[in-house]
Formats: sequence, structure tokens, C-alpha cells
Amino acid sequence: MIKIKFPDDSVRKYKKGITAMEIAMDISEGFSRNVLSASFNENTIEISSKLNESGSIKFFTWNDSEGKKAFWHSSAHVLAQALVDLYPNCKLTIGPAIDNGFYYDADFEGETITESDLKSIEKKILEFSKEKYYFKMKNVSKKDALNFYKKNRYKTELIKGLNDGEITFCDHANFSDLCKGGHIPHTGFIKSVKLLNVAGAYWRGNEKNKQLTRIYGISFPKQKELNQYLSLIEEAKKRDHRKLGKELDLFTFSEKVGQGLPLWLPKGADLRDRLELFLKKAQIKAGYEQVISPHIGNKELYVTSGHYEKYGSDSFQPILTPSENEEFLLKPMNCPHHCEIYKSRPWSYKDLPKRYAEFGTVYRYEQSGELHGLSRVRGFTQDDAHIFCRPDQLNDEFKKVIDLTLYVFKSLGFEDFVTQVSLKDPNNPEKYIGSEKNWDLAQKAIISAAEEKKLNYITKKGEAAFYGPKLDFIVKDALNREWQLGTIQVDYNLPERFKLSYKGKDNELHRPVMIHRAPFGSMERFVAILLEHTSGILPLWLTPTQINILCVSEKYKKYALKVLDLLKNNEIRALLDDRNETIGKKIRESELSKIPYMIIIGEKEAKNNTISLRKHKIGDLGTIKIDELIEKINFEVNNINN
RNA sequence: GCCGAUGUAGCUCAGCUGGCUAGAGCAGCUGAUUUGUAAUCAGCAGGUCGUGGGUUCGAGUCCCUCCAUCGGCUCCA
Repeated sequence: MIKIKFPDDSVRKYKKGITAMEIAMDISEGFSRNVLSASFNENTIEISSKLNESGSIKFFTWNDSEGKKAFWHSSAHVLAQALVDLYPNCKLTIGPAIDNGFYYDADFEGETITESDLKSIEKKILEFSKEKYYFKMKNVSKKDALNFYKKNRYKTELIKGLNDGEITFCDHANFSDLCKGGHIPHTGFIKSVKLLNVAGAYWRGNEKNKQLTRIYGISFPKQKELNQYLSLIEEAKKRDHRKLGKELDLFTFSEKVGQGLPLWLPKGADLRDRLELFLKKAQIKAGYEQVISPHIGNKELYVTSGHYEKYGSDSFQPILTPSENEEFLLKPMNCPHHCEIYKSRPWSYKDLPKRYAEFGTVYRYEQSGELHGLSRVRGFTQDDAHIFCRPDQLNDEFKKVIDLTLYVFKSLGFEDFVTQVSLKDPNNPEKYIGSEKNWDLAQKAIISAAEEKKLNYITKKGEAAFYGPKLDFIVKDALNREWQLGTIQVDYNLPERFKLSYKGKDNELHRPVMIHRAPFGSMERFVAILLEHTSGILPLWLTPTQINILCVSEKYKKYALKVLDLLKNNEIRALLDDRNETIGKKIRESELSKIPYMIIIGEKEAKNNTISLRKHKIGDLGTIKIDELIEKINFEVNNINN
């Protein structure tokens, strides 16, 4: 037993209106690892601990991510308690805290849990949490643990993976669960709970295993915080690119055309063209050459590249068989085509690097459950390029691609992205092609380039492509889901498979190294994330319509047409709204359609050869001359980061 | 592909436990109005209720099939 008296400054801190809840949260890390039980009174905590007197207790609060983790982990225990109470036959598996809330996976042995059941489970949780059950950790021998779970093969499997002596359980009320710790002191702090959804989830994340029922939930120390969280989600849903795409007339889908096959409407096509042009310009500056390859390719192409074997014939769409010996497939990637373009003639070491770029449309049979608006589709256009270079050029080329990608992200206002070095999974060598040596070279190349560019990257094993490691640029959508946008990959394997070569200084043939890269990733996904990040309020240089001309009445149409003409002649994208509607209505509609500028034309403008300018979401900017307007717009467009 | 939910007019939605010719707002069309910084008024038109079966005297409503969408899982060249 240790008694901890809060240090003076803490006492002061706690006296500033911080709740007992937060004091309790402060010691819950101690709870998790070493503390067996605790009681509080005034500014002293009495702790029964595995630590000796010199042991230290780490303090944290609800505002720390660790505090939230402990809170949600504890909530998951109460969810499990409720499940066992309501469904005595269900088999618990695991129930961790996640970034926003918690879940528990359980096998309900054939019984179906639907969303309508969540209400009663929620009620049960609150019923239990009202009781202030203390969480108590205890050590359990492997034998006893196995005995406790003798009817639960999932827990048994988990326990078998643990060593005797490191197995702990957490008890609260009459409920006991295998647990490595990390709790708040008691259930009473859980004042509000919302079970968000049920989902299927495979045991241990493996598709071949049994699918369990996963229940997602979130909980808070106050009802108010739950309400705030739920309204935040509602707000985020308004930024969903699928909703914005419809509202802004950018793209659509048709059941007849087929799922996952987007149809770009005129405004969306305009937006996409402009993005392509932007990148094309940057690429030409960086020494890329545009190439064009067809939408189909001979099967042999993908057999050579290894894609056919890796993904299986089911993933490829055969399209026509003009002769018995040839089979054509829809193109799922551009790399093999670009390899053949490289092979169209012999190269000298002096010619390299060759940088072939193409906005290449590819088709992949994605699982139906995986399709998601424009973010995950079956037909999409990659802003692809393949750089063929000498090994001594690799580092420099890779860094240049990093620069280009960062330039693209910065220009479009993406500051909140994660860079990830995706390496091979050393435990699953059969997932990859190529020699150990080449993988080693490729992985080292990426890491050193990322280091030299001082990227604050994370490393993930097992996320590499089957032919090479990647540097991925990952951005979150409105609901915090992560999407890979930009990607840069080093590949020693395809050059070998396609027998690519160049003549070296030594008059011998050498193998080039290949960099695959796509700064946007795909036009579809990039537009999706761009919409979610901007809430559909696109930068002036990119937006399909820059100016909406609104006539106060039809009387001024003639002058308005003159203004429209002038703007068009200056390459400003403008529309004229000359409908017989009130000016108030036209302004409202223009605001809702997120057009950056409106100009209002009435009697005084027509008379004085001026326009009244109004900015989206800001309001009236006053009356100016047309020349001034053109100058202003051009200035803003040329300063791309505005 | 798997688990769960949803599918009513171009869009957003109402339609309770099955019961008279399926409703509203916006958009559209027609007419009036000619408007000064976020919705002028009136009228008209618009739906085989996702599809195909079934139960029933009777189905938008209940059951099954399929399709699509949404939230997850798995996958993501």
C-alpha cells in the first residue's frame, strides 16, 4: 500500500474547478500497469500497488489521448459486460479503444445483432455504469485463464499466445475479462454512451477466419460532449464529396453504366482538366515527356510484368479475342505500356533519365463493398509517370519527385498529410517478386531520399507494392478516414522482367531503375479529397465558374453581355444569370453554388460603365471599373496559393 | 466478396401498427411582376413507391430473390 499525497501544485491545479473525474483519470495509467486498487479522499490517494515505495505513477487527464484511451477501453469492458448480460451465449474476443471510441468483437453464434438492438445494449451499459464498479487488475496463471475460457476458442487462442506470468484479467462488478490494463478507476465516470453501428469483422483480421460481429461505440464523461461529437459528425457529412459532387454538378453515377464507373459532368470535367493542366505544366518544367498508351493490352504484357500472376485472372477483364492466340485485357496499370515505350529504341547512359508521363485511365475490378464515391472506383485516371534512370541517378530523381509532390500538395492547400514509407512484410516473402538484393536497394533508396528531404515519415511494413517499396502521401477525408493520394515507388523488378537496358560508358548493357509516381494518385480520388477539404469552395484558379454576373433586371442584359464578353476575352470564366428573378434570389443561388465572385449589374453600373462586386461568403465589395476587376482576378489566379 | 442498414417525383424528405384516386418543399413549365446584395406571387405538370416473385379481399407498408447505395470488415497494382 502506498499513499500518494498530491504535490502542492497539483492540489492548486485540482482546486481550480477540475472535477473528481479528472483527478481519477490522472492516476489511471498507474492503474493499468501496477495498481491493484485505489481509493480517493481529499488530496490523498491510497493505492495498493505492485510497485514499491519508490515506484512512480504517471499522471494524465481526459484531455490526453492516453486518458481518452483508458476511458474508451474501460467503456469497451462495460459493453462486453452488457453483451454477456443480454446474450449469455455470445463469445467475447477483443475490444480495444480506437481513435474515436471503442469497439468489441464477439461471436454471437448465429444470432443476428442489428442496429435496433443497439438501443437496449446502450441502456444496459448506462445501467451498469451508474453503479460505480471499480476496475481491478489481477494476475492469473495460464492454467486458470485457459480454464476460465474453456468454452471460448478465441480467448483460448489469445491466451495460448501469452506467457505464464504475464496474463492479467480485469474485474469489475461480476464481470471478468482478459485484459492488459489501462483503465479509469470505475464505471461511474461513463455518463453518456452511443453505440454507433454494427459491422462484420473477421477474427484476427483474416478473411479466411470466421466473421464476428463488431459493435462500435463512443462514450464521454458528459452528455454534452456526446452531443457535440454527434453534431460534429453531422457537420462533416455536409463536406462529403458525394454530396458536394451532386450539389455542384461535378459528377454522377448510373446503375446502367455500372457501379464504380463515374460520369464526369461538364463542370467536373472542367475542374479535372484544369488540375491536369496544372500538373502537366509542372511536369514539363521538370523534364517529363507526355506519352499516350491504349486502354487495353495484350495479356502477355501483364504476364511479363507479374501483375497477372499476382492478382489472378479474375481481377482482369478480358475484352476481345481477335485471334485464337491473342487475349486482350483492360489496362489495370500503365507501367508495362511505358516499359514497352522505353524499349522502342536503344538508349545510351547519356539519354537517361527518361521521364514518361501519361494521364492514363485504368480499370480494376474492385470488390463491390469497397467502392466509395470517387475515392474508390473501378475506372479511374492516374496522373502516372515512370522514370527510367541509371542507379547513380536514382537518389536525385527520387528527391525531385518528392519536391514535385510537395509542390502539388502545397499548391492545393494540403498541409495536413502523412508521409509513409511502405516496406515489404519480411514474414510474407511470397507476396513479393524480385531478389532480396533488389528489395534492399529499393528500400534503402526510399528511406535515404525521405531522410534527406527531412520528411517526417512513418514506416509501415507489409504495405509495399508487390514489385517494390513506396513512399505514400496520405490525407484524411471529412470523416477522418485515411486515403493514399500521392505515391512514389522504386522498382528494380519490372526493368528486369521487361529486360530494359541502356548502353553504359563501358560499352556494356546495363539495367535502368524505374520510379513509378503519381502525385495526385488518381484524378478521381484527388478531386474527392479536395472537395472534402475545401467543402466545395474551390480556389479561384481551379473553380469551374469564377464569376457569376447577375442582372438586377432584364433591362440591363445588353450591358451585362458586354461585360461577359470582356471577361471571356480575358480568359475569365464567367456566367450570366439574366433570368427574370429577383436579385436576392440570384445572389442566394450563387452563394449556394459556391461561385467565388458575383458581379451585380443594374442601372447605375450600366450608366457608369462599372460593376458592383460581391465575394462569396463575404458580401458586397463595392463598385469598381471592369479593368480593375480583370486585374484583380488575374492577380488572384496567378498567385495560385490564394 | 462478407456483416448490418437503406432505396417513395430531377433533388431533399413525409406516408403510424397493410385499407379510399401516394403527399410537401425546392427544381421544371406557364402567366403576372422588372426587381439593388441570401428565396416575388399564382397556376400547371411530374411518381408502374429500386427490380422480379410471393402472402393477402387488399401491399409503398409484410416475406423472399436480385440490383444499387450507406456504415464497417477484407482488399487496394
